[in-house]
Amino acid sequence: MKKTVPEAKLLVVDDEPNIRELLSTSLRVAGFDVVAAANGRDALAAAETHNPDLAVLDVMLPDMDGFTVTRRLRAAGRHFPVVFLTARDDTEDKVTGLTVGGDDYVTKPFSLDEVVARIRAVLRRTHPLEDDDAVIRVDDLELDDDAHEVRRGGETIDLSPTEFKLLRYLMMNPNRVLSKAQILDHVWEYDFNGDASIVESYISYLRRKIDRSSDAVALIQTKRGVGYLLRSADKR
Amino acid sequence: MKKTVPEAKLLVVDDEPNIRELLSTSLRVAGFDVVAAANGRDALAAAETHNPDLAVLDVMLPDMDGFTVTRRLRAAGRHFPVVFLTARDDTEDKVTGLTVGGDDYVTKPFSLDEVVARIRAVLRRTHPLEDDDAVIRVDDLELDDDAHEVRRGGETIDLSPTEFKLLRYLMMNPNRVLSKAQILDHVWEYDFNGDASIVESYISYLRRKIDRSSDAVALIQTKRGVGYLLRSADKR
DNA sequence: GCGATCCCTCAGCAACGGCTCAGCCAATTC
DNA sequence: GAATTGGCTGAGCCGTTGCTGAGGGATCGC
Repeated sequence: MKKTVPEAKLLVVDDEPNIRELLSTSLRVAGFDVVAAANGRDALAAAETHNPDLAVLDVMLPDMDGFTVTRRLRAAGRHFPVVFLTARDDTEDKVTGLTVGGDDYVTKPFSLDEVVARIRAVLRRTHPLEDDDAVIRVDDLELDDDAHEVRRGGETIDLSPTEFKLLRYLMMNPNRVLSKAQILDHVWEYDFNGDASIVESYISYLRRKIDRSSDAVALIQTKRGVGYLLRSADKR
Repeated sequence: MKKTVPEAKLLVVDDEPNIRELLSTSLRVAGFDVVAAANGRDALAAAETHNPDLAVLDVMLPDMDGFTVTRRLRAAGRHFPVVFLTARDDTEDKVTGLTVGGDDYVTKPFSLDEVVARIRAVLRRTHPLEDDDAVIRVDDLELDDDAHEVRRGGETIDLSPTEFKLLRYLMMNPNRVLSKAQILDHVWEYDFNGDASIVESYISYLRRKIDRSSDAVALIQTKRGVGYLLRSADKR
């Protein structure tokens, strides 16, 4: 898995232990330095102590809501960006205005890969110094996370949101077999409870769009009984 | 047998004494430092005392399930990865979340060689410092565990899952005779109860694919009445 | 509010892989 | 050199896996 350079420090705030752990662990593996808090008070304290580069903040916390936390942070002179976690059915107006600063939001239940991508995007915008590019390349395949666009050999390819996420996950892990369970865990929302065969369907869609259009080599390979693999000619 | 460098400490947790012993012994032979526990409570205590690098954890334990154990561990600030053991048919592909973070899972009944390989893979991912490569080499034969791919003299060779596991076992033990019983014990699932002649079949398949395609030296040799041996020219 | 898109499920089909068996060949023993 | 044992391999059966097209239901955008 591609690591973030340089290591950024994140503050994760959510009162549900499961979500908090899920996020913390995934973000650590993604290369971030993670500090976690379970409520607004602890979050404010942790922000003082650790001075993170970004916070992932649930809007619904037991003691105060995420907006209040943000306001208090800003008042204390902390201007790092925030990625809010909101329930899907939150009213529109509650969510609007969230993205004004460098901020962004992700709705629960989210896909792990998606959260990581969003955090990277926000960091990229606020710390443009890094040579961390928004474009992932594997052979003649390009995926531009900012423009949400995919090209193969210069030719733009139209993907649905899920197809895009799946391809991004594959491209982040070239030349490595990914099992259907693994793909499900990273690409689909964490509460999805259909079965893994949906991955087959989406692999099929992707192939049709990126491996069939050009008469180039097939990039997506099936490892029967094991998983799928995105082939890259140049060895890393 | 190739040793793990440096020696990693593992915590093995399973309530069935047979499985626990089987795993502990094999992992010790594979070069790991092993501590075992029979239930969640003991596992938590052992984690405190021994601070392992990884845990092998049955999801079905008498006192609490594997997820609870994991959550409690993480809450206590222990962030080592976990390889879960799950039953094959308890709605297998409905169970998700086992592969997030650096974690992975193996279904029961498993093959010993497979478990060891998975553990190594997880450790490799979480401790990338080690120069422990995912590629095993014997002469001009290469086996890439991450890509699940085999090459001889640069030429990619397609193997079925069982063929792959068999070859990996042979390649992990070059220049050493392995009896059919030994191979059966390591490569096949522990509840397999056909007879050892199946090994002959698979050796035959492997020869056809790796020793016949090129006109190079035959790597797989038969020691009549004893077993098989994968021969390597360069002694290391 | 309507159409288009997208997500997901399902079922049919084809290909593959796991395993067994039988017949043959090779090595070994007497 | 005959008999015996051990190993090799082709054939075949059968369950499993993966691919794909079709369709239903939900959602999004206009």
